[in-house]
This record gives sequence, structure tokens and C-alpha cells, in this order.
Amino acid sequence: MARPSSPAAESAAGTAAADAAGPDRRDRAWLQALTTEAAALDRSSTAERVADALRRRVTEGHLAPGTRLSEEQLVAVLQVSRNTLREAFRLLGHEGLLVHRLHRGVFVTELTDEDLVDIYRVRRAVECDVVRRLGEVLDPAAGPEPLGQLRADVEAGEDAARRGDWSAVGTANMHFHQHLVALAGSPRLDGTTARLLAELRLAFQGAAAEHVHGPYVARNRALFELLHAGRTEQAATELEEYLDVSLAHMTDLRHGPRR
Amino acid sequence: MARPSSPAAESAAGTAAADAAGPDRRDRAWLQALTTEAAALDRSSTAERVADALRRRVTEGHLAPGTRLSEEQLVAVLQVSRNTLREAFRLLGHEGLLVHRLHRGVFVTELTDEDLVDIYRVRRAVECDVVRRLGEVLDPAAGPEPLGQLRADVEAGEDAARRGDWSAVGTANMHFHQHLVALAGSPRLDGTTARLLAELRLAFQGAAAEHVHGPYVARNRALFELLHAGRTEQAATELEEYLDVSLAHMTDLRHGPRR
DNA sequence: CTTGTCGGATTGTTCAACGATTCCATAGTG
DNA sequence: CACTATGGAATCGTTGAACAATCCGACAAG
Repeated sequence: MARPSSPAAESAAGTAAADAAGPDRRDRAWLQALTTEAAALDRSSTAERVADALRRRVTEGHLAPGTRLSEEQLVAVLQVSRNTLREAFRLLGHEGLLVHRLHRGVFVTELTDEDLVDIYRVRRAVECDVVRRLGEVLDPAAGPEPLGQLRADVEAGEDAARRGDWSAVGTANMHFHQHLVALAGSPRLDGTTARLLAELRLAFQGAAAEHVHGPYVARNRALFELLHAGRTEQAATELEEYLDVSLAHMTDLRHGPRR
Repeated sequence: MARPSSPAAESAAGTAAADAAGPDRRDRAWLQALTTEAAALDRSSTAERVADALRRRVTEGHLAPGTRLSEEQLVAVLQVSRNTLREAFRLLGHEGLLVHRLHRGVFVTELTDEDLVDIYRVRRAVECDVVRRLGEVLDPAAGPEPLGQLRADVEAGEDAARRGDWSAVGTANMHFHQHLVALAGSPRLDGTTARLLAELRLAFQGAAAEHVHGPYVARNRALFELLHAGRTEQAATELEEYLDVSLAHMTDLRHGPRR
């Protein structure tokens, strides 16, 4: 998630090289695939690994929102220097998971109700726009079925729901929306949605995963079917209602059904 | 943009409750002014000040895209430690102005054509959505004329154009779009547009400011008038064409009118 | 002309230290 | 009893230096 670059580039390039004629075509495909992977190779950098570790702890709920992350303590545990730890803090801070108060330290972000509204405000703008403009980019050639990833996410969610694994339902749901936006092919939109969904995970903590994620496997399926049928405008309005309902649901879960 | 959280809520509320009736008006005004300035004061943090300085140099074109920023050199010039300089680098890197290549150093970002398309892709999604949903938040009360800031930006652009100060036209143009998005009252949308516009400044470098910014003072005026008349839907379509034209204009300026 | 190797230069990371700031508790005052 | 202020403890911000890892250019060999 740190690199919003689109995955699945390799498989697409592979099939493209297979049916292409001429050695030049294949060379270009290979190079294309290599360059996309090159960025992922040198991604090490201790700070990013530390950030990954902390991100997992936060998004999986091991660190409650509001808790302070002591530099001294984490330096001792993670076996890294204070500077690199601070670098990791910066990374997560710009992702919205950690908030940095001057001379006070870093804390796990506490989402206010306004934040929740704001997040869904942006999601609605981004995701609905992506869906509405899908026709401009999706129809031609229909290459390797761009919706395949979405279908996989929907089915993964349904499987997990049957198994009662509501945590897996949640991640499948996240992947569904991430991949939905990825259809636009915009690195910046990918990045913003990745940040939004990461922040949203903070709000999921402390509530029963079944109630948080359960109701949306059916809606994901419905949305996917609309997209697959090419009814983008209808899908967009469905998605708008989807997100509004989801926001209302979230605020209810926080304050109790009535306030 | 860096700190979406709003402090000052507590102190303001506290004093307001303390002396409910008395010399309340003046006290509240003083405290309000102080608290707003307080946030700006302790926002210092050497790294952020260094970042501000570098940001100015980049956005004003003193550093051409692609140039490498030597740590050693900048440490000597800016009189700060290498670690704090690197922290400033990270800040600007996350804003998209600087790109950080492992073991190679930081460089002023070079925008590709795809980047330019992507930036306008997101701008169109965000700004048009803001305009379309303006009716939901603008009409009631109409408080302190929310469009006042926009009008000021439009007039500032027109004045600067009359003076031939095309650089000022450019900043007025930026402010116009920034304040347009600000009407939505969404901190996250504000942040993303701030980043987008900062990246866009990179693309403006190296072209005559008159051709880059000149054609848009009239369009800003037209857009403002539509908004002021409450014709949001018409304003949205106008804005769509506005942005499409602007993108085409930018790519033309880069490659010459024909390719 | 391409390929392999070497050395200088720059970056990545760590460490220890000092000044600055915040927080908390205690004591003093009305 | 409530309120302010004064102190100390803890933590953060910043610095400077040091070493290891990596990149870059030049040079030599095939």
C-alpha cells in the first residue's frame, strides 16, 4: 500500500507478449515489466520496514487510537535508531494513521465524527467519479477483463462471509474499493484512496467486525454486476447510496443506534 | 493542511463559558485572534522552516526540475544539521515536489505527460464534485458571503493582468481554485488540491507566464458569475471544459503546438 | 565497442549528547 | 477550599560525527 503502483502489471504484460508477433514486441513487454518491478526492488530502506511493522499493529487494532508511541520505548523494541524511527513516524503521519504533536510525541490518530464525514465525502467524490468515467476507458478492447480483480474480491468476500471470517470480509471489502478506483489508472487517485481506507480502518476498531463489514458483501456483488453490465450511471447512483448508508452505519456504531 | 486537527476549541469554549456576560465580545475576539496565531507560531520546527524555504525556491522556479539537491551543499548553506535537512526532504517528497531515489539523493520532480494528465484527472474529479454539491452547503444562511474569497481572487487576477504581472496572475489563479475547493469545508480535499497545485507549479516552469496563466482570468470570472448565480450544474460543466482546455494547453506548451 | 574493475564521492544509518519544551506534582497565596 | 506558580522529571528537537553501503565515473582488458 506504500506504493500505489498498480499490481497485475506482470500478468498483463505476460499475456500481451505471448500473442504478440515479432521479437521487438516481446522485448518491449519484458522491459516494461522489469521497470515496473525495479521500483519495488529497492523499496527496502529500514524506515519503510519499520513503518510497515507499525502500520500492521495499528490497522490490526493492537494499538488503540489515542495511545502515545514513545520514541525511547520503540527504539529499544525495534532495534533501530531514533532517527529512522522518526522517519517511519513521518511516513505514517502523512498516511493519516499517526498524528504528530510538536514536543509532545506521536499518537495513534483518533478520528472525530467530522473526520469520518470528511473521509466519506472524499470517497464519494473519488469513487463515484471513477465509476462514472469508466466507460471512457473500459469498453475498448476489453483486454484481459479489467473487472477480473473486482470479481475476485467480491467472491473472496462472499467466501469469507460463508466461513464467518469477518476480518477477511473486511479486507476483501477494502480490496474491492481499492481495485475499483484502480480501474481509473490514476496513481494519485490510488494513493488517496489507499490513505482514506487506511484511516477508515482506525474507525473499525472496537466494533464487531460482523456488523461493520457483513452488510456489504451483497452490495459489493450488486455493484459489480451493474459494472459488468456496463450500466455505469446506475452503478454510480448505487454507489452513492452505498457510501451514505455506510457512513450512517459507522456513526451509529460509534454512538449507539440512537443518540 | 499539515494539521487538519483544530486546536483552540477548548480554550475558546472555556473562556466563553467562564465570563458568559460581561466584557465578552472583546475578550473573545482577542482570544480568537491569539489562538489562530498560536497555531501558526509553534508550527515552526526547523525542518518545516527549511521545507518552506526549499518549497519557495522550487515553486518559484529557482530550481529547475531534475536538478539534484546535494545534502552537503545545502547543509552548509542553510546552517542546519543533515538529519533535519533530510526531514525537510521527506516533507517535500510527500508533497510530490521532490523525488527521493535510494542512495542517489533527492531531485526536483520532473513531471511526465502522464503525471500531467493524472493531475488534471484528479482536479476534474475533485473540483467538479465540489461545485456540483455546492448547493447542499452554500444556500442556507449564506453567512459571511462564502463566495467573497473567490470574488477577491478573481479581481486580483484581473488587476494583475491589467498590470501585466503574469506571475501574480498565476498565484491568483491558484488561490481561486484552492478557495473554490475550500467551499466544501473538507480538510482532506483541501490537502489534496494543495498538493496538486504545488505539483502543477512544477509544470509551469520554463514557459512564458503570460501564455500559461493569461487565458484563464476571463474563465475564472465566468465561472464565478455562474456560481454566484447559483447555476451549479452549468458551472460544473463549464469547469470540466475549463480543465480539459487547460490540460491540452499545458501539453501543447511542452511539446510545441503540433507534435 | 562492450565488459569488468577500481577508487572517490555521496548517501543510509547509527550513536551520544545538549538545549528546549511539556507535563505533573507540590507548595504557596487569597 | 480554590487557584496560581514554582519546581523537577521526562520527553522531544536538533546537532555533529562516525561508519557502512551504494552509486558514479574513469580506466583497463577483452
